[in-house]
Amino acid sequence: MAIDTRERILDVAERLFGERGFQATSLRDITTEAGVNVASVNYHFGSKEALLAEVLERRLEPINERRLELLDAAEARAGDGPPALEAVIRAFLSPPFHGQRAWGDDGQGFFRLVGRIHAETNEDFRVTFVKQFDEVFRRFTAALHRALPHLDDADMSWRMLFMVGSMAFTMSWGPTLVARGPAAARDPEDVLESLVLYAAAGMAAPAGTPAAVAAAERRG
Amino acid sequence: MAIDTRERILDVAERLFGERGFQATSLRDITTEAGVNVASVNYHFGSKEALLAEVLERRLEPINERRLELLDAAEARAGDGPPALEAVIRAFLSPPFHGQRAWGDDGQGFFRLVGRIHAETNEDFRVTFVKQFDEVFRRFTAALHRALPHLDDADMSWRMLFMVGSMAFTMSWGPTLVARGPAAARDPEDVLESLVLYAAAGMAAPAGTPAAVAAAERRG
DNA sequence: GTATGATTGAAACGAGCGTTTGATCGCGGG
DNA sequence: CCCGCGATCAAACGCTCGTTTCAATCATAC
Repeated sequence: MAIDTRERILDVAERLFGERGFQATSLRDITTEAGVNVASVNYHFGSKEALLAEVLERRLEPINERRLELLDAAEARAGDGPPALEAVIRAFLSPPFHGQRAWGDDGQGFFRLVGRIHAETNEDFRVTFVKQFDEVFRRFTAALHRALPHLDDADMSWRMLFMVGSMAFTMSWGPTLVARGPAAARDPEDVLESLVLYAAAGMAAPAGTPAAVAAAERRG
Repeated sequence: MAIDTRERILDVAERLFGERGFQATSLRDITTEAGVNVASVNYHFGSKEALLAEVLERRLEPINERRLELLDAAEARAGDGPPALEAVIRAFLSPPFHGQRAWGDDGQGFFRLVGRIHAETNEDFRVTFVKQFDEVFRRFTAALHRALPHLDDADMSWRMLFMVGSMAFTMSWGPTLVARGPAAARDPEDVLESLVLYAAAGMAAPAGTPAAVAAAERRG
């Protein structure tokens, strides 16, 4: 056995980290299920944290590349004008949903892991993790600013956070929702479409004014 | 010292669970910082998990009560007609933002914890956690169905997931975003207003048709 | 066929975990 | 005054964790 130990470890780690979380998954869980020795993780990856980093990077890198490709295409189609809002949002949201059956019996490991990892707060790890998105965030922020000139920097930052939140949450809870509520069962492609429509409408909403805040419902 | 050991433990646990996560926080971290004995956690709460449950319940109960109050008010204002979409959404989103300075130097512990707990997947704990929201979900689902009759059950389930995702993510990452990017610094009240506008627009977006999915951009 | 360097294996390490124990403390009621 | 009991304490329990060690094994090139 042990055709490719590294790959076997990565596959099992991806699934178990996704199912149980990083902290709750022990190296022994992983190596037992992969049929390899405990020591091989430290031999091949150096540490548990480094294993997680590689699990993430293996999937995230092609996803972020694809995001930038799709954004390039959307901007090219727009010529000198601002890119189409929905196209920009679709460029950002669709890559994680593609290239895998997002929630079949397989392939949901990474999906859930990404959703979950967004909520990890080991501050050091957050920094490492966010670095992977530096260029993606810069490019998409700029594109969205051009598509939505009525939003200032603060509005844009928060709305992007809202959008990423919807996406991450869908990744993390989608499989659970699908498994439990037959009413919600849907092809991942349909869910992506729903999410794009939702995010595009939210992004395009009029900017809230400080005055609107004062008028807002207050406790009591 | 030790005026009220239970309360001291709850306060410190709330903050540390929020800052570091449940698994990454040891009981010794909590009891040391609270100036109490390690054994007192098991004496007063029974277990670490039970402590977490009580930390959550202490804050969640009044929040969910308030949500229902505000929903009642919104429905009363609407008489026999469908309630106002924005009022329903505000009824759901505003209670977690109120009653505390959501991200000052204090009070952000629970805020971050709730955001983070949404991503915990100990399946047993998820079940316990979701139970707290049973009535809230039922009531808001019904109200939103009346406000948005063009959405079917599946659409509604997913869009509510998107909305909760934005909220949870904002709770989890908001403090980080505010701390790092001065451009994004905002009063929590402003952020709530942004989130309400975003979610209302997203919720009100036209329903996606299966045909639209087929037309959607495909990989390649 | 043997030397060599990469990989695997069984076992142990030290540390930290949640939890339990049993003695001790403090204090209000008899 | 002391009894009884809830609360606190230091200490230890058993266990699991990530990591390390070092010998055994393998594949390959000479």
